[in-house]
Amino acid sequence: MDQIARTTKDLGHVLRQTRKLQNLTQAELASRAGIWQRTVSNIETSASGAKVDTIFDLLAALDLELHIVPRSKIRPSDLEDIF
Amino acid sequence: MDQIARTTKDLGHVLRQTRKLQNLTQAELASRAGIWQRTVSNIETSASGAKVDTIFDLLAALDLELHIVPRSKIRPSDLEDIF
DNA sequence: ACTTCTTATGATCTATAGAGCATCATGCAT
DNA sequence: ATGCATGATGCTCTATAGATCATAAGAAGT
Repeated sequence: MDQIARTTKDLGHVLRQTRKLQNLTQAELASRAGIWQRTVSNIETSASGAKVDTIFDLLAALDLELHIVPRSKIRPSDLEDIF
Repeated sequence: MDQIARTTKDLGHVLRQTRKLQNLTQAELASRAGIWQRTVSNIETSASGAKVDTIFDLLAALDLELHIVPRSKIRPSDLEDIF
């Protein structure tokens, strides 16, 4: 059940989805990540092109990591998870 | 042989490594990604906290994608690939 | 209806990434 | 030793992310 991201919009979706799975509010997550609720909202809605460092802060707070892999042929089971 | 990144420094390493595997120069990659060689250099050396959009441009140019996954217990075979 | 929780968003300020020009240092050929 | 390819980096300018204050909008419960 990998989450795949090829765009910032994908990333925003994945982050929001994961946050909700962990029952965190934006404010809680922001606090954990040392950033602002405003910023979490912006990133989840792709309202701004975030900085990579901020993304890594969020990933760490959600206990996630990035795997960089060759683009895959479509695996339907994965794509379901994005939308 | 996943490449794992938890920091911008990791990301820089992975991008450089992948670029070299594909026998591309920074200038070629930059051209493909629609950015500047200067920027590629900065990102590979973590000389600046890049923007996510720029990273996605580079990933696309290298035919890579991000998989967002729960942090794994250390798998030595993977870590070797990073350094 | 009112309170509460949550997310979105307005405004201003500062820091900095990337564009755009460049040059320089290095290493590797020949 | 010299010429080329490659990557690093100096500088200025502009755009914009994030910090920091805030409020507003919406849903959900009582």
